[in-house]
Amino acid sequence: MHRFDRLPDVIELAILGLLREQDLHGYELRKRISELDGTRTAISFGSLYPALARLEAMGAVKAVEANTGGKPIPMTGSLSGEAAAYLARRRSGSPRGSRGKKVYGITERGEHVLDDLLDDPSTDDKAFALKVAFCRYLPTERRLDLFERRRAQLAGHLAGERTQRRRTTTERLDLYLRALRDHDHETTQHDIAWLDRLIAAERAQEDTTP
Amino acid sequence: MHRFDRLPDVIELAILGLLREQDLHGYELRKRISELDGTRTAISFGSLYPALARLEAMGAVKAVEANTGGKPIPMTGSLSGEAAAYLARRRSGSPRGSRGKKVYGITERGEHVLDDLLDDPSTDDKAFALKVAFCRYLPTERRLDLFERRRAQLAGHLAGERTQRRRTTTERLDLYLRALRDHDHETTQHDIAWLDRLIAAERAQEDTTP
DNA sequence: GCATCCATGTAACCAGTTACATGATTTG
DNA sequence: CAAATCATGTAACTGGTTACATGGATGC
Repeated sequence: MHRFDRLPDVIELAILGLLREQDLHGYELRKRISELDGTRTAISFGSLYPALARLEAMGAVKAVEANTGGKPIPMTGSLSGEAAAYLARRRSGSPRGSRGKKVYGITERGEHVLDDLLDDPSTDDKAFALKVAFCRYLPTERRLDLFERRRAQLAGHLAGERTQRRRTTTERLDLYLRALRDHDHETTQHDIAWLDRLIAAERAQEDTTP
Repeated sequence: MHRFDRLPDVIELAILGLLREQDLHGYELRKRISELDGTRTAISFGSLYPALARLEAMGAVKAVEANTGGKPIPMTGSLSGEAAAYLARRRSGSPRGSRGKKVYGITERGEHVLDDLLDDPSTDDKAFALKVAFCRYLPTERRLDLFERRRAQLAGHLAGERTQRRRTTTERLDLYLRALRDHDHETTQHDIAWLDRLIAAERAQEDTTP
């Protein structure tokens, strides 16, 4: 049950990954980030909006006129677009979508940032699931790198466990502690097997389209 | 690969759980907490020592003369106990073990705190693995509660996923996103199966010793 | 017109990390 | 005696949360 137990710049990665597909406003972003993560507790606005502000400050995202991206931004309301958008713009000098929504789009710079985040192995433990979620934006070869380096990390965990097991095997440990370790071990193996399937699929695809 | 992705009072739980078995000093506690957690990054002293101070302030742990607990505290050095301990005490007014080590023991109050932490469902997501590691200190019936409530939580996750899957199935999603979801699903099922085995074992034990 | 959900933001707080400072003990 | 490791702590910073403040739009 790894999931992404968000910590540093994990939010940024999630935001950029989602914006890479389409323009979105903050509120919607929050919902999608929660969805990505299965059914866990949603991230808070108190971290989302500052993260967006940070990304905007570094030029990775920018506020856009509604609907410049590919897909239309999902509308909850009904008041038809142009008129409402005009009114909203009049009220607040900055480019916002209908009814005060501030719609963000990813910039070229942002795409590079996303690229770098995807590549950085130091965040794999926290954010690997997220990286898989967005790895479609990588070329096959870099995607393969991602999968393989994660596989190596997990294999390393297993190796670590084995040496630890050897050390503690004498003072044979508590029933529940052992159940826990065994289960962790199995889970890691399960993760590795999954990665192996992903890697194999990637290789097969590499062969058909060289 | 759940593990305990420590957040609130997770450190406290780990400390109390370890001290429940035997008296330990901070440095050793850190090592053991890291071991508990498999091979992940160790917690930092910057969070460990303040946590110990917090626990001491609330009377859950207290500094003890070396070796009042059950097992002896593992000694790294060789200078034999009494003489060194005497010197150390002379140097620093407070009760410390040999060579300036400050050895902590759990208090009766601390055992109650541990009990409460183990019982609190709100920390299950972050700390379930830790709770299993220390559930031997619970009576069978409360241990069963713990396992069953966790099982229910995971079953809830699965249910949530299913409804979400139904919603998103139309706009059939990206290959990798689907692989991710499938794998999460499998992992959760694996976790549930594991809990079922633990629960069954507990029930069997309940029957033999009623 | 009132409750509810959409939508954005800020401020106070909290628990963690890194980096720093310090010193004793062991081992080669 | 020098290097490595054991051992404890503090201070500055980081990145998150909760709670608060605000207001438009929708549904009944």
